Amino acid sequence: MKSEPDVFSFEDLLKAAGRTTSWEGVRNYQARNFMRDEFRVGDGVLFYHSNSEEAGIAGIAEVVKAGYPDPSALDPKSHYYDENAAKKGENPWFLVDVKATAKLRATVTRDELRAEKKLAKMMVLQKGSRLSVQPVTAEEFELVCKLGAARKI
DNA sequence: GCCAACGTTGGC
DNA sequence: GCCAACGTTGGC
Repeated sequence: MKSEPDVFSFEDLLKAAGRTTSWEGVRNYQARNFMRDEFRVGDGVLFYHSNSEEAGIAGIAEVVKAGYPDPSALDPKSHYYDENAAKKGENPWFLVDVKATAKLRATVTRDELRAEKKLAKMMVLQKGSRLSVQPVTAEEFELVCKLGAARKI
């Protein structure tokens, strides 16, 4: 899951109540489908910092609540308010709750990710890969944890 | 700041 | 339903 650290960083997640946050504001249908249909409680999450000097995997998290409607879409005060959804009275947007579960020695940068042949197919490394929520294989997840010397918290 | 890649919008 | 125009993302 991608986030711009200026907006919400892994450090912010560590500071959040229960080290948990609702992943609100995703307004892309493909990403929505993943959160609505694929996420299961207990799934591992690679927390990716995008648009940053140090782009890469900044920390490890876990799904603690599976897909449910994103309340920010219907909240006029929210930055993520969706006027169309509110007018129709139907909320098409979903989110999940994630909790920080492990720290890394340091951000595993894109260079480090690219240096691993086994990660060559990782979606986030593909050119033009803008999707903010992406599937990751168990093998990729474990390898990133290893590269970053993940420590449970 | 540039720009390629991609998603969305809207005229037709 | 096509596709040009536009907006956004995000690496570099």
